[in-house]
Order: sequence, then C-alpha cells, then structure tokens
Amino acid sequence: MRSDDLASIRRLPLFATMREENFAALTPASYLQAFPPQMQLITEGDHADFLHVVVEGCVELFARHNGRETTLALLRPVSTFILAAVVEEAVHLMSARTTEKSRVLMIPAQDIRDLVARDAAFSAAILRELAGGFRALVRELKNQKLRTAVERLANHLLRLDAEQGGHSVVELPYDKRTLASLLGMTPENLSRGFATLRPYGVEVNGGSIRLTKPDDLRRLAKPSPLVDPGTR
Amino acid sequence: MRSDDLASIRRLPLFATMREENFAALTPASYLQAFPPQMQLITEGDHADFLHVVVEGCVELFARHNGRETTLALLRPVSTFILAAVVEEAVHLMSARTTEKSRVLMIPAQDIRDLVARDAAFSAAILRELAGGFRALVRELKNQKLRTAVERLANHLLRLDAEQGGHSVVELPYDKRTLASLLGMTPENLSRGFATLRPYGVEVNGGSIRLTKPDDLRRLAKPSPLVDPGTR
DNA sequence: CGGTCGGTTGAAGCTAATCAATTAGAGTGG
DNA sequence: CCACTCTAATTGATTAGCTTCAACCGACCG
Repeated sequence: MRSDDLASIRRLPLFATMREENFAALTPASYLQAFPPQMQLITEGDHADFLHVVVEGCVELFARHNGRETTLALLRPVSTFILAAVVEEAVHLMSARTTEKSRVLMIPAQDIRDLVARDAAFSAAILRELAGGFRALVRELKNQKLRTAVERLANHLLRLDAEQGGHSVVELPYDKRTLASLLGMTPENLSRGFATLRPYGVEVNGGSIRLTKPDDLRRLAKPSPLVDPGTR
Repeated sequence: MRSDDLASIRRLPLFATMREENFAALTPASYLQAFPPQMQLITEGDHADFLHVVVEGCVELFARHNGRETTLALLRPVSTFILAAVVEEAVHLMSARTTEKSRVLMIPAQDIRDLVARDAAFSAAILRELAGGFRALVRELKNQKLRTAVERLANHLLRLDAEQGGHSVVELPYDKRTLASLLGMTPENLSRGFATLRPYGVEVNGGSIRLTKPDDLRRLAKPSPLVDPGTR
C-alpha cells in the first residue's frame, strides 16, 4: 500500500485516534484494491466480511427489490461504508459498485470487531461514525418523505454547488441516470425537473450546470439544516 | 422509580451488560415521567439534553418541513430514542410526542457520554444499538423508495400480524391518520389502500383488521428480509 | 340533540412513471 | 476526417399513483 494512502486513511476520523500499534496491526491484513468502473463490490444479502473504505474514485450504494432499483448513496474518498453490517455481524442491506475507476481498502470485519473490543478510542470513533451515518440517513428519509422530486433536485444542486466552492457552476460528479436514482426519480423525470428549474436560473449543459439565479433557486428549494447536510 | 420499571430497563440490551455500579450511578439523575397523550417531548432543532426511553405507552417520532409533516417511527416499550443526537452532542433531527398516555425515562445526555468513555461494555452496547438503528433506517428508506403505498401498507399489515401472534387478526395500535403518515401517504389514500386490498382478504372493521387470505396478501406484498425487519 | 372528530367517499387535478420515439454525444473503425 | 454505432439524454404521449378539496357518515361527548 502506498504510504500517502496509508497516511490519508490514518487521518480519517475513524482511525485518527486509535493507538498506533493497533493501526499497524490492522493494515497488513487489509487489501487496497483497484477496480474498474461498474464493478460490483458487494451484493445485498451476502455476509459482511470486510469493512470498505473508498480511497479513490466513487462508490454507489444501491438496492434492488421486486424489479426496481434505487441508489441510496454515492460515496467519494475518503469514506467508509457498510460499518453497521460489520458491527452487527449481519448481511448487507445494500449492494455496492464502483461508478468509475476506483481504489478501495478492505479490512477484515473480524479485525474491526476485535479492535472495537480492545481499543477504546477506536470504539468511540466507530460510535461517532455510526451516529453520523444514522443522522445522515434520517436526513435522507426526511428528504424523501417531505419533498417533491423537483425540490430534492433543487436542493441537491445547491448542495453540490456549496461543496464545489459556491461558484454557481456545478459539475455533476456522476451521470444523470445515477443522479435520478439517488434522488428517487426516473431519468426522464430528472430531465423534466431540469426543465422546470430553468425559470429559476438552472442552465444545463451536459454535466455542467450554471446557477444564474441562486437566490430564486434557494427560495424554491428551501434548504434546511434539519434536512440537508452541511447547511447552516 | 418503581423497582420493576428499573428491572425492565436494566434488561434492555443497552443496559444489560453494563457494570452494576455504573447503572446505579445513572438512575438517580434520571427522571421517569408520566405524560398525557399528544404531549410533545422533543422538538427538532433543539439541543439533545436527555436520552429517552419509552417505558410505557407509545411515542411517535415525526418531522415537519415546509408545511408538510411525516411520521418517521412509532416506538413501543421498551425502546430508546434519539441516541445518535446524544452521542453527537447535536440537535434533534426529529420531534417526538406521545400518542397515548405514556411513561418515559429521561437520562441526562452528559451522563451517557461520560459512561461511554468509562464503561467498555456499555459503549459496546450503545454501538450495537446504533448499528441496529442504522440498519432499521436503511430498511425504511428502501421501503419508501422501492415500494408503492399499497405495497407498504400490505407489508405493514403482515408485520403487525406477525408481531401480534400471526392469528390473522390485527389490532391497529394507533389511529389511521398516524399509520398513514408513517407509511408516507395521506389518510384518504390509506382508506383507498384498504379498499384495493379487499380482494386480497383484508377486512377492515374500525381498528381491527382480519386477513382472510394471508397467502394472497403475501404474494402482493412480497415481504423480504432485506427490507422488512423480522422477516424470514 | 347539535357538535366535533376520525374516517370514508367522490371528483378533479397534479406529479411522476411508463412507453415510445428522437436527438445528442462519445467512441470506433475505416 | 468521416460515417457508423452505441449509449445517454431528451421529448412527447399516455397512464398510474397519489394529493387535494369537498361532501358525507357515523361514533362519541358534552
């Protein structure tokens, strides 16, 4: 494993506070693997054998049921996933696949569980990570149940803009079908969503989107710190 | 606090494994309070000062946004809530109110956080509780995104039936407006949902519901262990 | 006995999904 | 460099699912 990868993983909230010897013990048993795009890493229903960390690229968490499929989250470096299944020694509730060329660190689940028992600082970090994930999920559920598709889209654009520096020019970090699925809508409906947002200054040009009237858009979207992560 | 209440709380997964002295230290600072129906206990946006435990009655977790309101969960004894906000020292993302006469144990958040730092067994129990909550939320999000309203209703009925002993007679433990909100639909639409389930052997009589063709209903609902808690 | 409230029913409208067709782009190979 | 192909994205037409508004019903309660 490259030492700068190791360093950036060590800097994760999850690993930052753990004892050096424990971190050192963790890494040799782990794999840092490179994957091509659209490679499925995890299948829902399978047993959770590894904690995963996106080191580079992008990973999509999704689920299928009864002929339908939906995206539950898109993860960018550096984030962990399926922590809850590892803690619970349970099966995955979500599948995972790369959306682009990616590198993913895989740590044996049993090692994580052993460490939780031994390293109090690590255990506390895991706790905070899970609590954060829980709250992110509550937000997402509220987003789904309390907003229309267009409102979700508007808020997502504002959030992407904020993440990308607030220059009112957003680059979609994934294709529109994936975005549609994440927002809980069809690709067709996403297209129409963009169209209805045109009067609010949303100018779409491929994967690049200009927000020419951010205030109007914000008035429509009504972002809230109790729904949207990173909102004040 | 009544000693049998204390005992049943002690039996909770959250408290069962913690050291006796720590449990003893926790209780004097806590309040076990009785509340009338429809009493709001928590308001989203407020700071989380207490961990709550439903000891008797029923508590509804709900959220409002932009003129809409939705029920996120209905909690029966004995369950804890807003654990994530306590761990994160953050504001509540959900409001809470009683749906009936209830008794709720309130434990100072700071005491919980202190204990997490001191008692490894308690910390591990909190971790499992949160992981379980996380997975319940993932299921709920999948339920919302992958199913229609009628499918959600059908599955909810099957689940209630299973919880109540599988006699194919379900007693709704809350009124229909609340159920509608929990399922993410309007009360009117819930009524119509019951009507469309009539051919599948769903006979509604006030709050009492007979399932005369459970197999037909199950074929429609398609319950799955990856979506529905407690499904085989 | 009127009043209120939870629930149901009806009609109309809106949002979003579906199906079908077309266009736009990104490679690919000649 | 230019057709050719394949896929993503858009657009149009239709349908399904759900909401909204309004009226109504029945039970419970003062």
